[in-house]
Amino acid sequence: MKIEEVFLFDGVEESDQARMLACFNVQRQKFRQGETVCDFERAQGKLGIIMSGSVSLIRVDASGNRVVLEDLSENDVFGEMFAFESSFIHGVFVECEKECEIAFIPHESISKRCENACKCHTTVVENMFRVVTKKAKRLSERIEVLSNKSIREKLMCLFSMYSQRAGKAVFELPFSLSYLAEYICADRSAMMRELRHMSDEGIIKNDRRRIEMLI
Amino acid sequence: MKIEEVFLFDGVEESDQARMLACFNVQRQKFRQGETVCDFERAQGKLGIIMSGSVSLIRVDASGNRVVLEDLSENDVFGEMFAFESSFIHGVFVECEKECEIAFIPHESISKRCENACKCHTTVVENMFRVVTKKAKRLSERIEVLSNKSIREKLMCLFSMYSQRAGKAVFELPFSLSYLAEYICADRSAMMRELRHMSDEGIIKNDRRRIEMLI
DNA sequence: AAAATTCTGTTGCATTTGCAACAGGAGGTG
DNA sequence: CACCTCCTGTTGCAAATGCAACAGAATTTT
Repeated sequence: MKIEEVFLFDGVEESDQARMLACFNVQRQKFRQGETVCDFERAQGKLGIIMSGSVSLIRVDASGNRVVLEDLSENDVFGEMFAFESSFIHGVFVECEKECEIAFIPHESISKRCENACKCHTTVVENMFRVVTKKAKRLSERIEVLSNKSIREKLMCLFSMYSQRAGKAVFELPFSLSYLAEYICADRSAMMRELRHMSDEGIIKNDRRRIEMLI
Repeated sequence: MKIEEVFLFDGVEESDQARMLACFNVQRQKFRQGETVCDFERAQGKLGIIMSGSVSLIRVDASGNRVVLEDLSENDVFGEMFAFESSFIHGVFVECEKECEIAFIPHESISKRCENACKCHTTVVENMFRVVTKKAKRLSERIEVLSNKSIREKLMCLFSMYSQRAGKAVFELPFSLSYLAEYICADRSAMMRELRHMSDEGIIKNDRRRIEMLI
């Protein structure tokens, strides 16, 4: 696989690749569905970039429930750099969702200035900046949804977002209702009940993943 | 005020400052407590960097409740770049918390490559990268807390984080209990009740902001 | 086609949570 | 001191939520 297929290395001349590999010490690895890509309790300051496929950042809470903290796909990043102090993380790990290839990079490679002062370093940092900005945006959105107290408010917040993006009142959820419940951190059956009530009250219409906002 | 006092311009030679100002089109403005720093419904693709003081990113929900989405202080950033599509944002704005000075920068200044190819652009992007990474980290932490369903679990998640950071079982919350309730997006009285129950059950000891974890 | 798995939908019940309202304490200010 | 404001703490009650358990539909796998 050529290195420039990775968004992170977008704009880096092919002739610089060898040096890049040395500079950044990139390691690539493939995973199959269900495999653990990275266990935060062990990961030694590495940063992972998803080159293909998708992964989930999972937390297993005290009661043994799995909670999806983040859903990551192509060009997304994960790593301690963007999470708790490594000493704290407990029960958080990255799991392969769809067969994927991950590029691991020691985070000093990016955070430190390059001793060789290679110009490609600049390009990579610019790309990383975009990637992290996108991540921050996604996280902000989710916090805005979660900051609502009731299930109904969470749903309305998320739905108006989707509706806005679709440019119309009707839209299709990009994932299952089960996953929706996970995303808003609510019990699935409680959410289903609330969806029904909202339908009964004429606030929305819904048939499975197809949602229509009526107000 | 000298431009290099802003972290964002850390490492930029003084001689380059004039060019920087032209390149980035930075505008500085001061605000007093309670003033609206930025209304997202109007802000035209600007990015704000907090040079001093602190601000809150507030959302006013349908019921008129104020919710703090983010608490930002020196060197933190805000802006549409890190939030919803500007067309969606409704009832979200930035309010001055402690007398502050904000640097506004059109976001193209950073996301686009500099036509003048000034080397300081590189430095600024590197700095921005660090700032955004810190932001992503903070957001991730909060999502991890909010991803718990019950108030008790949210508190335990947050408390073990603080305890871990303090390196001991006893620690002092960095903010008021009222604010704590806001942070975990729970009703204050419900949270107080839960704190009491946790004390009764011998899980924690607490006296106002002083918390001790007993398990 | 049959089997297995995941998704969608429902219900009863106990528990948790939010809401409204009140009250004392701490700290600041004139 | 008197006044004000914010913080902490409490309670009753209604409503929302989680939990457990079940069942049919849809989808995927064998």
